[in-house]
Amino acid sequence: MPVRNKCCEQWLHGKFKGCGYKVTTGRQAILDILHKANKHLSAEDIYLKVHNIYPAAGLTTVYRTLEILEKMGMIYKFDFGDGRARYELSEGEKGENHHHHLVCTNCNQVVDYTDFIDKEVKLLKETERELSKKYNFSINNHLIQFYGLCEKCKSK
Amino acid sequence: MPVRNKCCEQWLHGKFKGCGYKVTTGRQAILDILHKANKHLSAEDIYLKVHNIYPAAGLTTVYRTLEILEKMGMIYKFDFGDGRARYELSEGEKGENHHHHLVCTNCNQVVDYTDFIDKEVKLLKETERELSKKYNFSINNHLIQFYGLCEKCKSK
DNA sequence: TTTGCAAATGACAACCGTTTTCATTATGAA
DNA sequence: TTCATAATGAAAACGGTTGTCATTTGCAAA
Repeated sequence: MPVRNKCCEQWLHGKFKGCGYKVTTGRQAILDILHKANKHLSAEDIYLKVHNIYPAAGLTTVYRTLEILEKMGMIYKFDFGDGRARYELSEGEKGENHHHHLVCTNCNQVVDYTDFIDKEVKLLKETERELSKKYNFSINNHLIQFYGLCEKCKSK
Repeated sequence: MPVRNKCCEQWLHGKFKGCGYKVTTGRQAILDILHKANKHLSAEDIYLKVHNIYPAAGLTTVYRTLEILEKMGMIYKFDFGDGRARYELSEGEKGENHHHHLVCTNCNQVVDYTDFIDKEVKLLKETERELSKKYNFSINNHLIQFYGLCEKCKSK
């Protein structure tokens, strides 16, 4: 029964209730995994890990939970080109942990980088403002990825 | 028998031969479609259009051709989040036609924008240089997409 | 032009990540 | 504790994409 601490659980209940969802053992376990993970996990990655600490959980529930977490804005879903979606916790209130991706097109390794983010984000905000005016979009997210070959794959 | 002009065909033969591929009617038809298309086509979109001008072509061939065109760097493959890949011709030698995407997360409409590209690309080049040094990647592409709600979906 | 052979093709099946279905179980408000 | 309702697991269905294999085609060499 993987529950971290009361404070967090309270907060979770509030957040979930606000969106019309219930807090269940499975959902807590999945959030737990995502908090601990330092990589970009696929649904199956998560399923296998959840299964360790809470064997009753099924793959379907993992998919369903990821879907509502994304809808709630608590996680982001990425496509790195290997045919399965990857998930990671979204950054906190103040945008801490915000990063972009560097993807190896050969081995699919993904590097999170935060370097140069400030300059990038500044320009992005500006672009965002101009684009939303010109095209009448309300923009609420962006995706930046660089593609190339990592050190290993380069030397082959 | 969809062949545009001799010059182009010559050039194609050279390009394909250089990569060890043959120029076939189906491949020419698919390139034709991509040239004429002003939208981001899915494999099935292309299949249906090719089927009109060259009914012998099958969906498998479309996928195989798209695969080699991507490998040759002649087209880019995108994921806009609707469960199927989208394809478009890559920009020319001098980067003309380079653009980024504005994606509606509700109706999946995609707007290509070239506004502000210059400033963006300048910063990107710089970032690219620094990232490749720091992480030992050889970077050869980037993806920038903004997500939000288009005019129609916003007002609902 | 003809020939020969490797590459390309189409029909169809297989694949595999994801979603749906449905009967059962768990949550949380009363 | 009770109860309506949301959440769940197992299994089947789904759908975009890839693999298989017998046949056809492109094209270089004769």
